Amino acid sequence: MADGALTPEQILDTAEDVLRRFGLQKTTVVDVARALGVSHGSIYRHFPSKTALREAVASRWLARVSEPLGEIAAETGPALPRLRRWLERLIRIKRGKVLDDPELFAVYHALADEADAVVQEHVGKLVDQISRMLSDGMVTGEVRFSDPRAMAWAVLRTTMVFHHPAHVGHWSLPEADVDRAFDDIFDLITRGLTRPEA
Amino acid sequence: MADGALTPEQILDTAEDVLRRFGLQKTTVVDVARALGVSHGSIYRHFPSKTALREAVASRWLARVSEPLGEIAAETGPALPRLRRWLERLIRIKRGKVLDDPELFAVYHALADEADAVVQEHVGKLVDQISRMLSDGMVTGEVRFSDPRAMAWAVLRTTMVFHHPAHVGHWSLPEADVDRAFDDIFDLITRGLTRPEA
DNA sequence: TCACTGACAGATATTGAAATCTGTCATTGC
DNA sequence: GCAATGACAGATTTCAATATCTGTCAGTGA
Repeated sequence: MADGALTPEQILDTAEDVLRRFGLQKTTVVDVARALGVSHGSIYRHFPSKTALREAVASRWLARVSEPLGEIAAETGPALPRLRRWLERLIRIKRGKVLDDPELFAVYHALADEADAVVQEHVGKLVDQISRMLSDGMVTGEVRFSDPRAMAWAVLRTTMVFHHPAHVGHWSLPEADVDRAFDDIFDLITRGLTRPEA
Repeated sequence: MADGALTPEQILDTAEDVLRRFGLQKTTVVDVARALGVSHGSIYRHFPSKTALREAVASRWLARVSEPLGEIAAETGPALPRLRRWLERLIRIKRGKVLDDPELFAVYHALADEADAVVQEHVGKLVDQISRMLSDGMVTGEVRFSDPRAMAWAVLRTTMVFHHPAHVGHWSLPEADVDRAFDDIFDLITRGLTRPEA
């Protein structure tokens, strides 16, 4: 191969390239090795199986979603506007990926479908982030309820249609329609979050 | 064939049987005709294409969901408890179908996936029903907002995870967990619906 | 020493010829 | 007259032979 030692990062970069060009169905370990100019045996030195390699690709892709969101969650200041920006960012990232390259998005979606544990972990991080913002809001009295983690799940689930890949068909409606639907739902849950529990 | 003239209803009944036994992939128009004891040409006398036949099967299946719900929506009395019973019934119907016969459910889910227009119409009916309950609630002052139809969409979307087939994996969690998640979300949106708009 | 190679066995995917299916329509027979 | 038939053309699916892939490991050379 070209330069020094083969690294997992190099393999992941190349695997993404090959997936982009060939699609999920057609991409083989041999293809990735060929693109790297090494034998396919070398790849098994860094990843125990093709499945593990795919999971690593999925995991890195999901990290690119959760990391910028983590920055918003960690900000200070009013919790609800922060939550709104967080959700809008999440939706914008997903929507951007889909509109930019629908086929590549389909590849990552299929990849995520196979790698349940990886997705669970990702969703766990998102719930943590929402939970943090809601807890901040409880401290300042912006929001009122007993269990921030349960409410974090509720926020993620009520907005599912805007960020879960199963509803990707919904995201290519005219942007104004999607924005209005999101406004309605965000207002609804905001009113719910700020009203005292029964 | 056995009795008098061949009717669309007979064809649909038989098509369901054959789908149940062979699955969506393996079911052909010839199979359905064979099960009815007629030539496949006869089926084309009642349905213009295999796609149209599939859509009719899907449509009838969805009607079995929306009809019992329509009865609840048409009741009188407090709107929010009615909405809650309506949603619980929707969830129970879907959950029941999945747990009862997961493979058959998968067949119908795949059918619905192909028949977009049929699903759109079905969802339209559900939104109408929710909208009716919310409008009733506006009259009595139970709920407060400007646009019942927009709120009906919001109610359906926020509860998506409990009734959209894409999230079927979520429904086979322990019933208590699903119920708690639903309670959280229903309480959240109820508080939102009953609080005056900003 | 140790990252890398390449040949191998068993599993999976591809391919193209043959079988079956979809949709049409002239014909049948009640 | 009219619901039903069955043969047909073109499209799609199946099947079995062939090729490729996954994962392993003893061997190579830096």
